[in-house]
Order: sequence, then structure tokens, then C-alpha cells
Amino acid sequence: MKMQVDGRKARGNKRRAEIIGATLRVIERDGVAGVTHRIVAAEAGVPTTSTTYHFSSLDDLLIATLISCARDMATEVYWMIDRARSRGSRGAEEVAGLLAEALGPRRGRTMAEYELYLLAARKPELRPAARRWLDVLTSMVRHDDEVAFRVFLAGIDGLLIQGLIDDEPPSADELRPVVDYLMKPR
Amino acid sequence: MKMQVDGRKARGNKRRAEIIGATLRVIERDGVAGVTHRIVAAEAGVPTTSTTYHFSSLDDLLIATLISCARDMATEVYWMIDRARSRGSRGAEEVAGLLAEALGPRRGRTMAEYELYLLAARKPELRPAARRWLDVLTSMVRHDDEVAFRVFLAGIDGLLIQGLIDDEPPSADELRPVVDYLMKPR
DNA sequence: TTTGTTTCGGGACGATCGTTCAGGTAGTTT
DNA sequence: AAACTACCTGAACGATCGTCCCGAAACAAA
Repeated sequence: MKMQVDGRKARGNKRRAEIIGATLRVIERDGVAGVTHRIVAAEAGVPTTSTTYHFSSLDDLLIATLISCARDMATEVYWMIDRARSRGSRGAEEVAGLLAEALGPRRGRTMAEYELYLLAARKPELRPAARRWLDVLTSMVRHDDEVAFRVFLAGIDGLLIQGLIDDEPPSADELRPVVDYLMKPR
Repeated sequence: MKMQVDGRKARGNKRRAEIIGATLRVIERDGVAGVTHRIVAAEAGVPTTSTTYHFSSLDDLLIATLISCARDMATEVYWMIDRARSRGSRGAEEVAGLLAEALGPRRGRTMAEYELYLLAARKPELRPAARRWLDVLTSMVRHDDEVAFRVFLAGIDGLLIQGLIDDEPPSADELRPVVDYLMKPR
């Protein structure tokens, strides 16, 4: 196994990461529709040709962004569960809080994630990445009841996407009874 | 109240409807990103200037399309429930079948609906239209348990959006146990 | 018929788009 | 040192974009 020693490649990877970050910010602000080479380059503070050099096409850029975004989300979910577990949390309380956060302060990010989600519906090569956070969850929690777990996952997605078209984001207090019902064993 | 008698306006309304229909087909095929005046006009078989004449901007066109789409969906849901009710259906069976249909033969339409849904997340003026089918459902079914009903609606949305990124659409048989669990009173 | 209103559509304008190219720079290898 | 590789970037090309203009056509009211 060879380590990264080439300074040129190191810079290249760094810039790639910066461009991906800029792309995500553009999607949060203007949606996938607002992603162009020039806009992303301006957001990243690099010349336009830099984005076309590192990503062979706009599609490649979006794909790389989705994959990066999905990876971040997966590790976030991982640590979130880990943290909740070590605290012996009941679960519903935590989940309601996270949903409220996703629909409030992190609303732009949540919209971006679902736009990339829908992009995966049209581009099969994106689907493994889009499913990753589901997989992480699936692999981490026990499934004594698989059906109940699928219902839970679907419910989370539904609450998020419906919360996005509310005139004002629902609070954790409003979400708690719904999440509680969703997680209650029966 | 004056009835529609002016032949010119009648033609105009007809063409407007054709353009909206063409827009929906374009969204089903290429996504919201594929909607341009020229493409929609070509799909509708009208000159490019016709779409700009009847809709003051591209946004207006998308808004009108979403509203039309939401209205269609609402009346569909209405009659679907009506039909199921007159048959004394159990419900879960019907719902699983509808989901399978939405993710199979009508997959393009379902994608279009969710893309317009997400558009509503960014454009507040679209939200009432996007919420309409939820409202129709809410007004038609008894809610002895409001929380359970919200969970049901969220679950449906979640199953749909997750089904869109499956490599192959889930069958009604696969969906049935999940829907059954979702609708089971507890 | 005359006058007014509404729809129709060809053509064009400036802006922005994705992408390419060629020359230049920095870092690595021999 | 020279040769090689990888990254950088200004300039430009052709295509497509949203939108506007303006005269023609269809229809209604007078």
C-alpha cells in the first residue's frame, strides 16, 4: 500500500473536496437546478476551468457530491446512534429532536439531500450511495421485527419530506408524539 | 356569472391545458431540470412563443403544472377512497396495490410528483397545492386517532420515496405486510 | 363594416450554458 | 540537468437558454 506523497495529487484532492463542498452549498441555496460550472467555481473561489478539469462533466460533479454527502450522513447517523446508545437514551426523544433540527436550522441541507435522493431515482449508479444511510441504520439496530423497522424508516422519511413543505418547521414537541407512536412496539 | 362563450378564450384555455400536459410529460421523462420553453413547446407541438404567451415565465409554467398535478391527484385519491369504501375494502390491500402501481407502471409520474413536491419546499406559494392531496385524505377519513393518521401519511410518503431508489420496484406482495403494520391500530 | 380584443407565431437579442484547447506552472522521477 | 507528470487557467466556441417584439390572424362587439 502506497501512501499519498505526491504534493500535486494532494493539492488536487484538496481542491476536489473544496469544489464538492461548494457544490453542496450551492444546492442548499439554489437547488440542484442552480448547479453550473461557473456558479460552483465562483462559490469555491476557483476558476471555471478548475471544475471541468477535476470532474469530467456536470453529472460527475453531482454524482461525487451525492456520494460525499451520503458518506457524511452515514457517519453522522453512526455516531448519533452510538452517542444515544451510550447515554441509554429512550430513542424517540432523540429522534424528534433530530427531525426538528433537520427541518429547522439544517433545512437547506435536508432539502439538498432529498434533491440528490430524487436524482438517484433517475440515475441508477447513484442508488447505492443514496441507500447508504439506510444501510447504516439497518446494520446498527437489532431487528427483532423487520417490518416495524421498515415502517420506522419510511416514517422518518415521510415526516421529513412533509415537514419541508410546512409553512414553518415543526418543533420537536410537535413531532414527539408522532415519533413516539412510530417507535412504539406493538 | 358569465359562462365561457368567447371562442378565442376557449382555444387559449385549451392550449394552456395542452402545454401543462406536455410539461408534465417532460418532467416525467427528463425531470424538472429538463423543462425549458422550447422543449415543452416541442412536446406540445406548438411554437415556442406560445408557452411564453400563456405563461408569463418558466416559474409560472411550473407552478401551473404543479397545481394541475395536485388537483388531479386529489380527485384520484378521492375516487379511490370512495371506490374502496363502497366495496367495504379492508384498506391495506388496496393501499399496497396502489403503492406498487405508483412505483411500477406509474413510476415516472411518481417521480414527477415528488420533484414538484420538493419545488414546493423552495417556493412557498406552491405549498398549498402540494399539501392538497394530504388535505383531501385528512378530510375524508375519520380521525379517531390523529397521531396514527399522521404516521400513516408519513409512512406512505416514505415508502414511495424509498421505493423510487430501489433497483427494481417492490411488488404489492412485498409492500403488503409493511402497509398492514402501518395501518394496524394499536 | 368598423373597431377592439385575444391568440398566434416567426424572428431575434443578449445572456449563460457545458465544454474544449493550448500554453503555463509546480512537483516528481531519472 | 532533463524528461515527465499532474495541476492550473484565460480565452473562446457553438449551443441553448428565457424572453421580447411586432405583425398577422381569428374572433367578438359596435
